Amino acid sequence: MTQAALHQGKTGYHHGQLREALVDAALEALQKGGVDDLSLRGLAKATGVTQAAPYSHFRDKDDLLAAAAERGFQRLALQMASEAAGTRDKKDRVKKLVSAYIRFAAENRTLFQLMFGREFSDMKKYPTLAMTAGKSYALIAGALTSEKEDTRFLTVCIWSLGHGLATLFADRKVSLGQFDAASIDDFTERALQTINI
Amino acid sequence: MTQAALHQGKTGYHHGQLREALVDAALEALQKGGVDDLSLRGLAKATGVTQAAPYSHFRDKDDLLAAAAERGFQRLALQMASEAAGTRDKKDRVKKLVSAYIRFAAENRTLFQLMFGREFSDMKKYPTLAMTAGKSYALIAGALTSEKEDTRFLTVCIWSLGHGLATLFADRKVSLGQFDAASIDDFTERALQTINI
DNA sequence: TGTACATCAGTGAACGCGCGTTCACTGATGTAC
DNA sequence: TGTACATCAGTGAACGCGCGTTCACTGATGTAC
Repeated sequence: MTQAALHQGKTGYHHGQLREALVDAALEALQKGGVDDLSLRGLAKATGVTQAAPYSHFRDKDDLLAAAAERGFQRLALQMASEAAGTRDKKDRVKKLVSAYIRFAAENRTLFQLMFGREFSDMKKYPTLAMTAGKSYALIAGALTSEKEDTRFLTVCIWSLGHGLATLFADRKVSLGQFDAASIDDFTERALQTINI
Repeated sequence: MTQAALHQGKTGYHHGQLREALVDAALEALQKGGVDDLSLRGLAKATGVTQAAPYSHFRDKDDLLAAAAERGFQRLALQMASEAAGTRDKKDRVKKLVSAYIRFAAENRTLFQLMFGREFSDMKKYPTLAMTAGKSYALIAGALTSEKEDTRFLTVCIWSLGHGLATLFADRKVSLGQFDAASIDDFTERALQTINI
C-alpha cells in the first residue's frame, strides 16, 4: 500500500486506518447524538465498512468506546495545558486550567458525558483510560502544589467546583444562556476569588 | 376493594397500587443495577404484572422513569431539609444542606445518575419533574440569600462544588475509600471554610 | 527481479436476544337505579 | 338490598426492530526465498 493510499485510508478491501477511523466516527457521532445512540454497527457503517470489521481492532463495543473516551481525555488535557501554557502565577494558572475544563464540557457535551459518565464506572477494567484520564487532574494538582497546604484536599475541592459546573452544563441542568463560553471565564475567575487558595 | 386489600396491593386481577408499585420497583432496581438495566418489562415483572400493564399508568417508559426520578428529588430535598432543620446559622445551614446532598449521591449512586444524568436533558418535557428538582436548589439559594451578595452566583458556585463531588462519587471517579460518609461532612465543612460566603 | 506463501483485515450472512409498544380482549370494580 | 351496566386496569399474544456478536470465508498485503 502506498503512503498516499494510507492517508486517504481506502484501497477497496483493506481500509488501512480503520482503528483510528472508528474512533473518529465515534467522536463525530457524539456531536450529533447522545451516548446511547452510539452503536458498533452505526460506527462501522459510517466508516464504510462491514459491521463485523471493528472486531479486528477492538475486543468489543466497550473497548471502542473506551478508545473514544481516551481521545477525549487527551484533548481535554491538551486544551487545558495549552491554555495555561506560560502562565506561572498560581491563581491565574489554576483559573485557566479550570475554565478550559468547563469550556471543554460545554463545547463537547456528549463526549464529556461519555468520558465521565456511567460507562466506565469500573476504571480498573480500563487501565490505559484511567491513566490518560488522570492527566487533567494532575495538571490541577500540579498547579496547586505547595508545602503549606493540603494539596490533595485543595485539588479535589477545586476539581469538584469545576467538574460540578461542567457536569451541570453537559447535562443541561444549568443553561448556557446564562453562562456562555465567554462568561465561563468570568465565572471561574470570580469563583476562584471566593476561594482562599 | 377493601382497605386491607388496597394496602396489600393485590386482589388477583386489579393490582390497586400499580403506579406506586412500579415506581418503587424502579427505585429498588436502581439499588441492584444501573440506569441502563432498567426496562419496562423488568419492572412490570418485578411488580407481578404483565408487561403491558404499566401503560395504564404511564404514557411510555420515559414517563415512568421521570416519576422515579421525581421521587428521588423529593427524597433528596426532604433529607436536605430535615438535616438542616432548626439550624439558623448561615454557614452552618449551608454546610448541612450541601453535605446531605453529597451523602445522598454517595448512598444512592444510580438513582442520582438517573436524576441528574443524560435521561432528562430536555427538562421542558417534564415540567413536574423540573419543579421538584428545583427544590434542592431552592434550599441552598434560600440559605444564602442576602442583600449584599449576588445570591444567584453564590448558589451556583456552592451548588457546583457540592454537585461536583456528588457526581464524582456517583460515577466512581473519586473513591469512597478516601471519603466515607462521615468524612463527607468534614470535607464539606473544610471546603466551605475556604469559601468566603 | 519474480514467485510462493503465511498473515490477517474486512466480508456477508446468520444467530439470538431483549426491548418498547400495540391490540383486541376480559374480568373486576363501583355506581345508578 | 339487589341487579344492570359503564368503566377501565390488567391480560396475553404478537409485531418489528436494532443490537452485539460469531463464523467460515476471501482477497489484499508484504515477506522469504
